[in-house]
Amino acid sequence: MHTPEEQLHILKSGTAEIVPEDAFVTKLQQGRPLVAKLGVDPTAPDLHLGHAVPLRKLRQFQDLGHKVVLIIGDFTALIGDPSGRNSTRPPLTAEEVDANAETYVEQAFRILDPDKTEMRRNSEWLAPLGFAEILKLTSAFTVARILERDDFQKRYREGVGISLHEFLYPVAQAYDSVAISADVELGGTDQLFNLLAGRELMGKQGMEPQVCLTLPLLEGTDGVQKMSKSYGNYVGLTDEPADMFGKVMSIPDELMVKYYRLCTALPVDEMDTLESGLAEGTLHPNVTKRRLAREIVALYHSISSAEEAEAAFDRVFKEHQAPEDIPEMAVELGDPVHLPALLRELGLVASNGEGRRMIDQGGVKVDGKVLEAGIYDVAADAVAGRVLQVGKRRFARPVRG
RNA sequence: GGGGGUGUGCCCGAGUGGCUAAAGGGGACGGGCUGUAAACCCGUUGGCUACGCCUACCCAGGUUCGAAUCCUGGCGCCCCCA
Repeated sequence: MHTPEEQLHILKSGTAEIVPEDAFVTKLQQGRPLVAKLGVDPTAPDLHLGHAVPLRKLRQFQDLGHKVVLIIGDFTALIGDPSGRNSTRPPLTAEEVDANAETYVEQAFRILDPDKTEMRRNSEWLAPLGFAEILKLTSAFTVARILERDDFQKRYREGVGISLHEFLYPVAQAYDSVAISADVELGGTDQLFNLLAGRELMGKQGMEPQVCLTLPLLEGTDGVQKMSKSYGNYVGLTDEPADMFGKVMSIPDELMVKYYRLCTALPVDEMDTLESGLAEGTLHPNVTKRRLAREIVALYHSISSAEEAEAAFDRVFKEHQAPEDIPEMAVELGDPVHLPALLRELGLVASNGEGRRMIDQGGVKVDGKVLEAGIYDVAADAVAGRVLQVGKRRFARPVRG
């Protein structure tokens, strides 16, 4: 059993903020299992490392004997979190929500302990609310207070429309906390407002208010924007090992420490050592990033597949050789073969035009030999059964079919 | 209810009758270099078996030798006043 102090040390690591921290300590000192809440959006079925950040933290709560309540925001999805983006998000059907929720849970349980996780849908308590009850809830908040929220403030200032119902998003989320008597709610730093709304509402209803625990937002592989599917900068939890390894290797060096802290399960003091080693130059960035990539792949696949992924990576990017297992694809080969069309058919380029450009830019190789610019038609024998490569990462082997 | 504004390529954003497949930036992709799909530098970025042809600037018509640019009617988004 960990003392409250030890628990705080573990749970605090990697967090952006705990509001208020002394209340959190008090709760831990009560010695009872706390209810840790995380609300999830059932609109994006594919989880990535960014989603995994709060899930990892929840796992720590579970390992310390606390209880996790995962709330599927099937009802709040009707509003859509008013981030300003995706404002025209179409409402999901019940079936879509179901399907998304299912895949979400399946992926989340790669991290969470299913036995210590309670799943709830907020339609359970939000759908039956009547207008009178909603009025009562909304009266707990003032417009000025709601407008403090960054998104709203920004949109209001810039003249981007805000629909009235969007004001209800934080209210609904706050009510979730009331419904399950949350002790702690987790979320990204961008969620602080919503988390605080829950805290306030609980207080106004005479409950012991929840503590808000925020986690830093994880930048995606581009190193700039927050990881998200729509930016195409994400590392999916279900990505293939080789892909996952490569994507992690493509993050900027400066982001390594953050990834270590938020995406791996290494002990905290070990991460401290890594950080100082990098800062002092005693650790080579490339070696350190390789380890990071291995740790992450091993977490979602296995140690052996992480090692295989690294070997495959070296083969392609360090030794500039073709990977060992290139899929053979049966295609019809005329004679001569029009290369741009073939590359497109193999899925190596998006259009014939792009195929031409790639050839002209020296980006296409057959069995490792760069093709000459301006020549688009070759004998069928020159490509049949051979390795076609576009750029560094795209390979295919066409065979007569 | 009244007045005004705006809608451009993956995204942002110039362009107000021809020289515009459409400036600039971002992203993406290719090449070089390297320690990696880091960083940095250079280049490419509508389609088409292609010195040409086709399709494109919200949609549908119209004016004109010629329109992303002008007119008419729709649709969407935004602001102000009430």
